[in-house]
Amino acid sequence: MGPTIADVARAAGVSRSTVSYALSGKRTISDGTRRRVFEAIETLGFTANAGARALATRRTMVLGLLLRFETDEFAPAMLQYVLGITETARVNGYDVLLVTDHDGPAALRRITGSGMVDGVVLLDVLHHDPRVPVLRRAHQPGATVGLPADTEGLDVFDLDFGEAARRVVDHLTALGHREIVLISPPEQVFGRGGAYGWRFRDAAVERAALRGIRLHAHHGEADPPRIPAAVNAVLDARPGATALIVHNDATAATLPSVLAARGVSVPGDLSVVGLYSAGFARTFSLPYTFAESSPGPLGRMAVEALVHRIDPPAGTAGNAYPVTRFIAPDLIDRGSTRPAR
Amino acid sequence: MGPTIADVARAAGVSRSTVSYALSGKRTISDGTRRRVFEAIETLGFTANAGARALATRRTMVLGLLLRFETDEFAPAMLQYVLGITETARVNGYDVLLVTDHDGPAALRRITGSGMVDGVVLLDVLHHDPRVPVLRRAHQPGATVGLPADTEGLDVFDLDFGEAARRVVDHLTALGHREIVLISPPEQVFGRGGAYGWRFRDAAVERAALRGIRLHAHHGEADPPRIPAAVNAVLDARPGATALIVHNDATAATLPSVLAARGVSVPGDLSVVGLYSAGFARTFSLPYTFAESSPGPLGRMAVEALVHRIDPPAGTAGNAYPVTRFIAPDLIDRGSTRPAR
DNA sequence: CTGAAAGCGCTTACAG
DNA sequence: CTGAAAGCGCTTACAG
Repeated sequence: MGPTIADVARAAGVSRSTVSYALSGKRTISDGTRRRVFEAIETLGFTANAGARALATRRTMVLGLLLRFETDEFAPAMLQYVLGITETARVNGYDVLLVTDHDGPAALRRITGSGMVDGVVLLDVLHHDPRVPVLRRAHQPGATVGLPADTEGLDVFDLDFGEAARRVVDHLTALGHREIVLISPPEQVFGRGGAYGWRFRDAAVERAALRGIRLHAHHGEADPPRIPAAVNAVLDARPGATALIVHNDATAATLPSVLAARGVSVPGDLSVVGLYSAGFARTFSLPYTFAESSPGPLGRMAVEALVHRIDPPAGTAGNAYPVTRFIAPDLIDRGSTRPAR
Repeated sequence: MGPTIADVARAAGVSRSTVSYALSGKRTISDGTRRRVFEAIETLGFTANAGARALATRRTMVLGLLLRFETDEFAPAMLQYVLGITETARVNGYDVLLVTDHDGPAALRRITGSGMVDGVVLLDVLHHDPRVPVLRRAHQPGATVGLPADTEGLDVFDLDFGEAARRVVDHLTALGHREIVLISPPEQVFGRGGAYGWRFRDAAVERAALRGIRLHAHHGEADPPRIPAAVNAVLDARPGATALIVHNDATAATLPSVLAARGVSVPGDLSVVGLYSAGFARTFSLPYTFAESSPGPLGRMAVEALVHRIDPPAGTAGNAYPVTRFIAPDLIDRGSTRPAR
């Protein structure tokens, strides 16, 4: 299609290898030669063919990004991760192949087996995620955002959901709240193996027990139209609760209007704490105090780990042990909690 | 890394070309040979190397998808397009390279010049979009979602924003409304060349004039925290208005809570019509009658046009003229409008 | 400082 | 029905 390295070499009056080395800088070139090469590149509009380069170098400079769009998950929350990942990839010279196939394991086999990518980021990882064993057997390194049961061979990054729960419960306990409602992710998410759901819930329950307070955990609804009724049912069932923790994106998104319709003022009648990202809060104009879920930093860390595995920096052991790293969530105070009456 | 076609050939006791033809089905293979080949493929876990195949066939089976994430645009609305595009791409055998670079023209030059992609979809196209001339000069076909000033050489798909405006205005006029407020995209979007903004607004203004009714067009705010005050200011300034048209994703997203806080009931005090997608309405629990912006179909059409350009179906002229196609929006009645008092 | 040539792993005319 | 070989466009030891 376009000009090849041979065209450039001819135009510059040098060999193809000289053009290649001028491009890569892997050996010294005289100033005059370099100038002629780059002039030829410029006038011809040459860009090296990616397939040929990949074949020769065994590097595609592409990262795979695997997403799942379950209908009971809340898509806008995923966007924050995607942006952090594509941006970090570019900064490191990588493009991103976006894969949203319903059959994740097959898609993963396809892009790794064919060598389309130099590494893979798995998003929204389940406790027993069928993509994980496939990724482990692949010839490319893999990083996940989300904690699988077996982290063998993967670099794993996730929010410390247990710590998030403890901080949120402690924050409310310190304010004197003795009865708290928690709205967790939908039951289907737990059933499927969305471990972040029970990691947060179980830690919250345990902490509440330790503090001697009552914590009622309920699943939220997945389908937006059903959320208002579900929230109302939960609050009706727990009339003594003075605080609400929302670990459920879809519920958080619609909570302001549900509470307004119910005539509940925050924090006057109810203290509210969420768990989501600042970007999410901005998108949905959520006015609540929240534990920051840090999608940007998590995506960034996953990509950087991948990049280091693909190309270990000089002086680093290329075969360093896999890493599992948790981010401790910040609690961002927006004033939606106050001392219990 | 993994096994090559030579390994398969050796294991099956045939030549490499036979393996290749067994894979592509481009010539007849005896049953026995075919079986041995596929057994070898299976036991070795062979997948053809994408770079080598691309080099030989000049086809990568990858489509580029170019997004812009301006801070004054509302990211969740973009997701609907992305999903329609990746899904349609997969159905047609293509993967998607997601490109979110701030420097769109450079990114486009990079992925087309290097032959990483067989075609490109441009999203969120501006009136004078700097990516368009780059795409026109590329060796790969391009399709856009969104209408540029110059469509030369591109397949273009967009909502018929003029028709959308006319339908919405006529709907309200028929109900007896004589004074209407329109909230358009932010001023920055107009300034940058977001033609969908003025295409809708100008058609609405024209139609209102034709019908002899008053229509006040205002720009919405881009920054979510500023939206409530902006909406209140507009409604304060137009006390006689009985209907509101919202062509602004960020404003639509937060409108229910703003109107609730203002004590305005819909449609009792105010008739409201939006312009967005059903998926967007679901995500934000928007209860309003709306003109469907059809991101799924538009993304699908763009990909299908691209696929046909890349591989013209047998019996089709491969050099068919470029297409510019508008989708007429459906008006989905959610009961948020009623006869003017 | 530079060039000639092998090799990366496929596909596809060409031959039989 | 099948094989030997050229070619796709790069990179990189090997030589000088």
